[in-house]
Amino acid sequence: MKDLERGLGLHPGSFYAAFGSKDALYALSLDRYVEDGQARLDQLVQSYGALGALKAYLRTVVEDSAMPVRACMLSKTLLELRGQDSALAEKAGQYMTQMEARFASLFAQAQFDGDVDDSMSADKRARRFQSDLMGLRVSAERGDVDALELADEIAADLDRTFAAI
Amino acid sequence: MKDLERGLGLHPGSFYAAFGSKDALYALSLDRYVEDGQARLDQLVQSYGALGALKAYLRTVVEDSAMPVRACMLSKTLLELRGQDSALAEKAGQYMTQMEARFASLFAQAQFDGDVDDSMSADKRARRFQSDLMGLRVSAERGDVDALELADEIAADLDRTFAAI
DNA sequence: GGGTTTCTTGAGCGATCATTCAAGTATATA
DNA sequence: TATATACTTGAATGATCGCTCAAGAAACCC
Repeated sequence: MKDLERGLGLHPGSFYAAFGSKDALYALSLDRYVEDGQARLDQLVQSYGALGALKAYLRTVVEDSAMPVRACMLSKTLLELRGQDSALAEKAGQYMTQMEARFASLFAQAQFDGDVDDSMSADKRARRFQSDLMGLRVSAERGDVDALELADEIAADLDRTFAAI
Repeated sequence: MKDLERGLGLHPGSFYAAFGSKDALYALSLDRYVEDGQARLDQLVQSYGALGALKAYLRTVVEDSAMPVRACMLSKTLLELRGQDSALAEKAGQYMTQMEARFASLFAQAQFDGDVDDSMSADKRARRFQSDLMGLRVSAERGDVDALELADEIAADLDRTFAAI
């Protein structure tokens, strides 16, 4: 709270007048976080198409220097608050499901584009992609791991899945 | 603390006499956590060999019902305490590096066994394996993901990497 | 300029945090 | 049994948590 008040230039009273509670601001941040991610992904789709965007997205997640923290805010929220029947944890979980659905539709498009084969459903690919993404983001928090290289390896696998069959 | 005291049957004074501090007990738990994981892995190596153990380990991580939490204690510690110059965060990071080294030696053995090719170094495979493992463990915390199936898919990729080249 | 409404301020609230320690109880030694 | 040693107890500590609200300042309207 001290940090937030200093960062926002808001004294306690103004903070609560503006946001209502600490959790309410956190919920807004969660919204913003997801919006930003979606927007970044949308832009990549414009530039590189479905599969290209998914591959590029892995890199942006790691190299975006504007983000002070590389780990996923959704998973951090989920891991922290899970099992205390927290509304924030539930919201984070819903957003993760939503992101996964977005990935799935991109994989479906990639299949349509002929960039990915039909040996695995788009839903399964999306689930795996998100899992890999979470792993990547955790790894990016470690000091002794080259996360960019890891991102490229995961991206390469998206192509290889096609070539292997 | 309340929960710990109740769980251990120790009043504050006894708790501090026994452990010194909350962080000290946490450090001990971190030690135990890693020991258990190593022991489980060692046993799997006895039964299934190097590559077989790595594949089976993915499953144990998800299905071990004795563990109340599926997410990795090391990564949770790292994500929570990183950037506050916490001794616990550093310890968690060191343990992750240690685990990765263990995985690397198993991949090297798998290469020797002919279960895995030389197209990628054992170190790189280990790094990727740990990243996937972290992702798996986060995914296992979600309610709407079949983590066992995900574990099997990751395990299948360990074989496929070989077949693809 | 007087009066009303809105915004800002920060001292302070109760709750809870990790932790301490003097007093009490049990155990071991002589 | 008397005495010394070790363990247990829980009330109390200061710090910090998220949060409130009465009082003051600014902005607005007529």
